[in-house]
Amino acid sequence: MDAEVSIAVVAALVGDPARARMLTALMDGRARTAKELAYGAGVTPQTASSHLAKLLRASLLAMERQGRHRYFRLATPSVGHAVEALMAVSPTRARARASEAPLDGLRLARTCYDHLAGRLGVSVTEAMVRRRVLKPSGRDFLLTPAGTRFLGRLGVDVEKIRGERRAFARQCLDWSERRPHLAGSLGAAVARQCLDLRWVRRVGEERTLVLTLQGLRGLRTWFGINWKR
Amino acid sequence: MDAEVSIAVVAALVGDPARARMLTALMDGRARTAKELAYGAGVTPQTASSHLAKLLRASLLAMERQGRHRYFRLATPSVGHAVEALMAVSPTRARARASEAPLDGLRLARTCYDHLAGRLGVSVTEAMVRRRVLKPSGRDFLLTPAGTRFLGRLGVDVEKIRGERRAFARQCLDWSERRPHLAGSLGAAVARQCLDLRWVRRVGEERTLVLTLQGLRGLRTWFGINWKR
DNA sequence: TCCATAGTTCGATGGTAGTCGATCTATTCA
DNA sequence: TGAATAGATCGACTACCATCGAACTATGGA
Repeated sequence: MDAEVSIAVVAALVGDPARARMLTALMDGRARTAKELAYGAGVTPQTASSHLAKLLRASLLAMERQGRHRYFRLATPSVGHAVEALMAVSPTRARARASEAPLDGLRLARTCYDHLAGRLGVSVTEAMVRRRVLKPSGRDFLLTPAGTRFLGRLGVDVEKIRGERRAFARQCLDWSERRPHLAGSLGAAVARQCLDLRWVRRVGEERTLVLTLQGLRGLRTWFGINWKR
Repeated sequence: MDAEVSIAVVAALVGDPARARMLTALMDGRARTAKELAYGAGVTPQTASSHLAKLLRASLLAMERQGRHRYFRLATPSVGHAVEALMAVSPTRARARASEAPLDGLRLARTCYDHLAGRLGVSVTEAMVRRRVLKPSGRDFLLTPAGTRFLGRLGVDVEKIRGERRAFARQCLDWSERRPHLAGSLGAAVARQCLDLRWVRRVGEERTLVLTLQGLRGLRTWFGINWKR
């Protein structure tokens, strides 16, 4: 098969409405289960299963098993770029939505669900690993005793959020950074604290975050991060 | 129709092998006739006509009538970007070809058929218009008397190339720049002279050109162009 | 005026792929 | 161990669409 046709194969995959909806649903970098994607795309789980298998086989999506769930996410950043480039040549509404949330803003700092993602999320997570606050462990993070004290000084009540029913400190893979960031109830608490401390501020209705001046200082003194741009 | 589905419409258009071949054939920015595209794509003219009509209706292509010919080209740079982004997620060979001829190189300076295109072609053309060497006129350029003398000093024998059978000084629209550059026998002669004067050099087998040091000086003294990068 | 050529339109045909119901497997939880 | 849920597989149905032959329109040249 020659090069021209191989782009047609990929385009044809994106060219089905149900698959296009699944791909755009995954554009925020979060992983989702097959059922979520099925209902989001407006098709039955059987149909979705067939679509997801095709997207997997073409390496547009990546999949991770977790119990009886299967989590799907965009396989590489270039998949996201391709979807965006298609949005740019689509009529009116797709273009409008794409320009509302410019990629660079999204990529630098955004929330993913309720925790920090994008470059900021990854930076903070990696700083916590470097400073022995977190330790990667399987698909989770372990919070060290020193880490518990550290977060306590920052104003995060670790004992309280341990009591919550949801996963405590999950690794969440980032579409744009290809590196994991902190999710779960701990991730949400850290994000909440960053907002409360006025380190970051939400812009618009979107998931985009901007770093404040206090945030710049806070990241340096607490995490040793010298944020640029 | 919502945004997700509208990207599917575009992707489905690119998702047909014949149409994908037509689009990639147009990636160099040149306009081509329906027949050229038909045979290039390996389908009959009837089939190609149907494909081209669809691509036109979706504004992926633009068309210009010229006598009994119809010239098709990519409608906007973003169409080219979308095709490239799809190449980037396509298996092996498409990716290899895309990286062989990086977009930036192509965009800065390249030949289109036999004349200068890309940013260089547009810059030189616009400089000639600014200096009253050329005057836009319909789909052609007119060469002024002063322009004839100017090109003569540069070493282009205008009278001789006026004798050639092909169009003399055509405006050729550039995909990447969205602005016209000089084509036709005069455009070819100017490009030949730039190569003879060692202002530009071909790199590889591709249409990419690099500007030499002499070229940098030549552009400044002859055309008042301060080329950057 | 006539012929050659570029391109489109129409209609028939055939293949492909999305869809869902029914059924099956795997995992979790009580 | 059994019930519930996530998901995959299979098969049948349907609808769409790429393709090409034939016929048509339009432009250019002799």
